[in-house]
Amino acid sequence: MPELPEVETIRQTLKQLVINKTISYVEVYWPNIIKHPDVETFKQLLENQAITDIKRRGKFLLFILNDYVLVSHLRMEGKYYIQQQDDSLNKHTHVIFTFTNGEQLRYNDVRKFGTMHVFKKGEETTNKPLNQLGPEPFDEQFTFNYFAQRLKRTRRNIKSILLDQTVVTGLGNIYVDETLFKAQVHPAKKGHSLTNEEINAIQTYMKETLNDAIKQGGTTIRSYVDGQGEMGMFQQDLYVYGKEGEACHYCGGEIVKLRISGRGTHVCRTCQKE
DNA sequence: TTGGGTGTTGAGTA
DNA sequence: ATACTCAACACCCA
Repeated sequence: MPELPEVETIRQTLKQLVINKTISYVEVYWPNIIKHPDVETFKQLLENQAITDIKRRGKFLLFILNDYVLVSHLRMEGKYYIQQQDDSLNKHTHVIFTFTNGEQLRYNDVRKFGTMHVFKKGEETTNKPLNQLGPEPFDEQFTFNYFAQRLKRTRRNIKSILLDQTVVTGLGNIYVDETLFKAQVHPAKKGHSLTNEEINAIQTYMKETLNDAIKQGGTTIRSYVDGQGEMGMFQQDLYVYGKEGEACHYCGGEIVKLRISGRGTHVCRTCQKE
């Protein structure tokens, strides 16, 4: 489900609902979600910890606690809800954080792909999974020179490069297709074949697209909702993702769906020359 | 009814 | 390095 704009929206909305609340205990119904440390330690470390902030790194949510950081990845369909202790349980709720005031932060995940790690504060940045991530799209470190260097030394196609979180972190299938369409670059083009103009366009439209999507509260394709259960509105602004068979906004040609690097990929063949 | 596809990412293999 | 397949899992739809 969630790429950078959706995770950022969840961060902003959920933060209001959990800030300064203290966890009294944690229940885990699907242990595979807990990747570090072991489940019992995980539960124990979080007891009596207050949530002081929620941050984001790429597609990860970081719940900042007094002494620890909970690193949470939603993968395809992870969602957080605030509910009351006596609210009925959903069958896809796998982790419950009960606060001292009786409210609960519930983690729902139909496909159970999501992950959670807990680290001592400060150690999260030097361990997997966060230590593998490349720069944020809006980082100063994400310069033209850095990006061009990463692209020009590889024969991989630009679609898979943009999905590679070690190059730049936060893009998934939707925003890669949207970015490449606006930049008018075909997703099958090899990194080393891109011109400076194309690289600059990709970088510029990547940031513009992500920014616009954050302003709209993210994209709701299937089931995405923010921390307060509200849908995002960016799907109204999609140009190619899920638009196969429709007319291209620029040239009127037909949007087609291809398979590139194993992923469904949407392009206008006229605007994005291979 | 069934098989392929879905917004993610890691491991294993060649 | 990279490309490819599979795996985790549940649901939807043609």
